[in-house]
Amino acid sequence: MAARATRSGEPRDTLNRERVLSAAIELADEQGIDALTMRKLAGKLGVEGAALYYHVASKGDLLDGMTDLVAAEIEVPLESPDWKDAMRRRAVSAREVFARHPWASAIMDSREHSGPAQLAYADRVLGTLLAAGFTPRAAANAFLILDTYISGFQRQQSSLALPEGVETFDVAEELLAELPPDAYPSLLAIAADFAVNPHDEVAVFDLGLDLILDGLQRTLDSQ
Amino acid sequence: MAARATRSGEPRDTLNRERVLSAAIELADEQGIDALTMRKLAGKLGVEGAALYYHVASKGDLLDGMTDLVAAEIEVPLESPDWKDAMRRRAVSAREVFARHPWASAIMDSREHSGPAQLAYADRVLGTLLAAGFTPRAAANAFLILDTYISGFQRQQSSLALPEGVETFDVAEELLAELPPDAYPSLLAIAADFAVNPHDEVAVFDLGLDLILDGLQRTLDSQ
DNA sequence: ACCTGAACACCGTTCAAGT
DNA sequence: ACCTGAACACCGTTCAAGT
Repeated sequence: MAARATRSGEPRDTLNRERVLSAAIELADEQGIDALTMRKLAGKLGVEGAALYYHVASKGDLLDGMTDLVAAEIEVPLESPDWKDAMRRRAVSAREVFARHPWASAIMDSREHSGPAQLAYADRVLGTLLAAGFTPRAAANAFLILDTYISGFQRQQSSLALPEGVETFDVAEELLAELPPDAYPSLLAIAADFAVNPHDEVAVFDLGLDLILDGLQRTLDSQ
Repeated sequence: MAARATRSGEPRDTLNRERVLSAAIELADEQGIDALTMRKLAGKLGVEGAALYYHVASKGDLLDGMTDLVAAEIEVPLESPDWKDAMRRRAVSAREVFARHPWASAIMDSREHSGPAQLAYADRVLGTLLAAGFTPRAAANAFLILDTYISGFQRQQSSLALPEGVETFDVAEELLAELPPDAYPSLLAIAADFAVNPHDEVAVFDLGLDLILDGLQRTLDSQ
């Protein structure tokens, strides 16, 4: 039966797990994962801190729920004969999702419990690889390589993210100013190159992605 | 001049940054990173919590110092004409170091400030790649792919680590018991395979590593 | 069933005070 | 110069009590 609805537009009635998780994701997106405390989250929901424990077992449970909701946003390819295209599409989707939720990849890596969406995601990716002819072991390894690249790329992106384009150079310059000059010549050379031709992060991502996919193709052919 | 030494073997005299960092690494290695609090660390050093702030600016500074010490343990290859061998050797060294300090890869990823050892490490890796003929951009991307694979592999390893061999299967079975059977057929197939032939983690690591190195070789050739 | 109020043990950090 | 003692603001979590 329908819960009593208030006259106002917002459904001010009662809390539930879903609303708690959504609010937590919003808070982490807007203010960063460190700003996500049980008390602040409760405040955002117009409730006292202890009330959250009625809908969530612990902060760990909250984090697990959040990451599983984020995982559900990733477009998982249907099993398709063209495994490369399927992997590329899901990698691109994952990159976009992680760009919307910059805290998510680090939290996913730190937590060990996977929710249903994460399991379904892994299952479909692995299914595509198995169907393409990868052995179980090769499929698992391919999944690991692709996934670590995707989330590693995201973390690198968000750690360099201050203004828009040239941060790498700025950071390097800052460090070099404090230290013996030409202590890190190669680092400086790379930074200089990035400063001159500001890099398109999406293009760089695709470059590495294709490298990995081609590598996987070769191990599949020689299997 | 030499500080007054006590008669006992242990240098019980005065604290310094190095001793604080070493003790912190030991504590994290033995009891996990969550057990590393300023008060517990102080207790281990026979001192009050507030005393640590004389040798370390903050807990963040402590973490930065710890990761830089760990980075210093990674064997960086001298610039060599055989870039593949150099990369393989440093990857293997990094895997061994991260196996000794399971908390380190996650902390390195979460912190943005790099210490001198981390900068030197990056500089030498990038120098090797540049010397081998990689463009600055290609070298940076190669570094990213290799590094995310190494630390991602480590994190996957330590999150599955309970007893010794068959944990993946156990975890999967546990989850499948709570859920509709055959909801995750591919996941189950992989878990079954891992259970039947318990995998040699080092061999699996090398497999992915060679895949990546071969992929890098190809981008270098077609450059 | 759902939430409040108050408490507990524990954080990181600061600061006056000691030696 | 180095450390202690005590405090501050803030955590996650529990639990009796309210409605």
